[in-house]
Parts: sequence; structure tokens; C-alpha cells
Amino acid sequence: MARGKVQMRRIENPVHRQVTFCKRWMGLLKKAKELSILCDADIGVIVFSPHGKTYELATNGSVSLV
Amino acid sequence: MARGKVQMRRIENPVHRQVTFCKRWMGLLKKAKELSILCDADIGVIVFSPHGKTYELATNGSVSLV
DNA sequence: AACTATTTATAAGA
DNA sequence: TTCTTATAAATAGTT
Repeated sequence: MARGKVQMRRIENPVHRQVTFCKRWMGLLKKAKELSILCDADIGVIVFSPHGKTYELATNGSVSLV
Repeated sequence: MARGKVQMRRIENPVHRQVTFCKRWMGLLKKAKELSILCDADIGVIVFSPHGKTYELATNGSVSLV
């Protein structure tokens, strides 16, 4: 979304993909938290990275149940 | 994010809150899909609205297991 | 539901 | 990974 448009397809370069993942995951978490607060909703987000790592957010323990 | 900043707290007006929920949920879904595609990750997002409705996205069936 | 003025997220670079 | 900056994208308020 910035210095040039981004093509909507898998980023082949591993380093670039990792950097983008980090940045966008942070952004997604922020957006989810905002939606939760602003609209009084309970949100759970979970991401399974290709390398087996999982990242998650639960605004009320919902995802931890999984 | 636009015609004026938004305070990060629950929107009291029900109509305003519903409209914002709709807009932001759409945005969150888009961001999640993008992260999934760009970074080859598997993502699940689930939202429990205060009124009992649930909205979800699963890029690989992950959330449907819940 | 559409439209834009603005804010925010973020791609690229350091 | 963290910071900076230019620019694309999301969206708050309006119509």
C-alpha cells in the first residue's frame, strides 16, 4: 500500500515474505482490536504460518478454547 | 481514519456502531485474506457480535473446526 | 448505499 | 526488527 502497489499473490522471496508477514500481522491485530473496542464485539484471530508457528489474538479468551 | 480521528472506545450510538461494524468487518476480512495470500499463511477470524451473531473467515477450514 | 477528505497502514529503503 | 517517508488503501463523516 505504499511505495508502489502490491500484487495480490504469494510473495516468492522468503525474506520479503517474512518482513511483510510481520508488518501485516501487526496491522491485522491492531484492526481486530479496534473493531472489538469500537463495536463491542468479541474477536478471535489465529494464523498458522507455513513454518508451523501460530500467532493468535483473542479479545475474550475465545480463541484459547481452540 | 478519515473526516476526523476516532476515539478508541465503544461507540454508544447503536446505528453508528452497526455501520462502523459493517465497514470495519469488511476491511478486516480483506486484510486477513491479503495476509493469507501474500504470506502463504492459513488464517481464521471469528467475531461474536454482542447480539449473538457470529461472523467468520477461514482460509483453509481452520475456523470451521471450532 | 455512495462519495471524498483525511487518517492510517504499509512498501521500500536505511 | 525498528525507523523513516512516500504513497496506496481504509474509512469517518457527509450526502
